[in-house]
Amino acid sequence: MSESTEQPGTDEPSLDEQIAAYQREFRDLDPQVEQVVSALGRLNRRMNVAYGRQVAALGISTTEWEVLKTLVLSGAPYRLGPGELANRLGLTPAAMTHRVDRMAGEGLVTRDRDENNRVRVIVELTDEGRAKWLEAMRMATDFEEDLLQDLSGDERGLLGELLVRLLRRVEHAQPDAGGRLTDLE
Amino acid sequence: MSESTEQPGTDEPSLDEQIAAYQREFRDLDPQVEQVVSALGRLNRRMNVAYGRQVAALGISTTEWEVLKTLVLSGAPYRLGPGELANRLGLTPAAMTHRVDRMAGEGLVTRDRDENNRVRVIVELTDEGRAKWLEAMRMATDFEEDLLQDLSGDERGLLGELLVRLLRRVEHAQPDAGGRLTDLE
DNA sequence: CTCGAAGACTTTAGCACTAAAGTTAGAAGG
DNA sequence: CCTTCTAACTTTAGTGCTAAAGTCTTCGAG
Repeated sequence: MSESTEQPGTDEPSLDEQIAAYQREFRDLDPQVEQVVSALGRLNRRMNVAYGRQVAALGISTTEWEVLKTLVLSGAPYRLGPGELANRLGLTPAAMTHRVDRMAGEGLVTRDRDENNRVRVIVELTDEGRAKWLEAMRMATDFEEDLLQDLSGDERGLLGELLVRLLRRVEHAQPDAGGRLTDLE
Repeated sequence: MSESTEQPGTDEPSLDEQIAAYQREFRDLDPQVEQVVSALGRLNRRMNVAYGRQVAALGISTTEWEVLKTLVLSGAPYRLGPGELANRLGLTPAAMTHRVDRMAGEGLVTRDRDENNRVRVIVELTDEGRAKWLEAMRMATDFEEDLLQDLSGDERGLLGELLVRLLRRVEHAQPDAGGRLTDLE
């Protein structure tokens, strides 16, 4: 039925089944902790698949969408070097060279040498790139709104707050030799 | 200082800065929704980096760890075909061929033809593979316990419940032509 | 002024993945 | 039986990534 966008493998057991199986195989598992962690991971995977499908409808890939987002977030005049882009996206500069090549070919960005310092390269968002970003942003926010539809305003706030607390713990703490998190503040 | 495990690029703006920047560029953004979504994504990325570092200390990669987990979750006698493994992990069978090759070479699994149906291949966890899984599982649960350390039991339960509700929405709903989520129940 | 060193990007080699074509065993029909 | 179909895995071609080596500009010291 023209379902060419068929997603491979979501043939995994339900979350409850998975947690039950873990408990059988690993006695000292805290099911509450496992529920949080597994739900986080799964939710994220599903969301990324959904984003991918949506931006594909606009003719761009998720990787291209990430570059557009990063340029827009940098604010006007929407210019960054490949190295800076790579850092913000958690990639190596080498990967950026090829992404920018392709995106420049598609007219989403321009790629020029900095006239003041000819070692540097400047990647700049084009009007077309900005328009694509806006379309993708509209789709994404609609999707996110749908996703949170069942939660009340209070619940959304609470969820956001709890997640931010976890994020702080993982960002402001540094894993020591054994990989444990230690308090810094 | 032997920090060869240096993680590339976490040079991104703080969550609050990022949300503020989005609001400047996109008027009708709900900051509450954006906080939940962005925190989710970031948290997940950081956690995956942490898992990767930890299992690397055991001499296995995250991809190998995922295979071990899937086999253990399938329950005794810890056997699955490459195709089934691929489905559960969301990969193509082709990718599984190579992973299983490598893991068999490392003694984590065995790979044999099914005698009853010689088209099928059976990947089975070895004792060594199971021991690796157990070590990795101990590290992972310690890490997860640390991560949730600042949350009370009630907060953990609440967070889990909220995440499960989101997950249900994304799993039980089917995106329609426009990618919107629609109710099924 | 010239040389050496540093910085910012690009290129190369190698790996893991996908899509699509290829292989082989088992099942079904004549 | 023999052919054809189907299922399950493997192989091939091509993409996108990393790590490491290479190139080119700029800066600083003698």
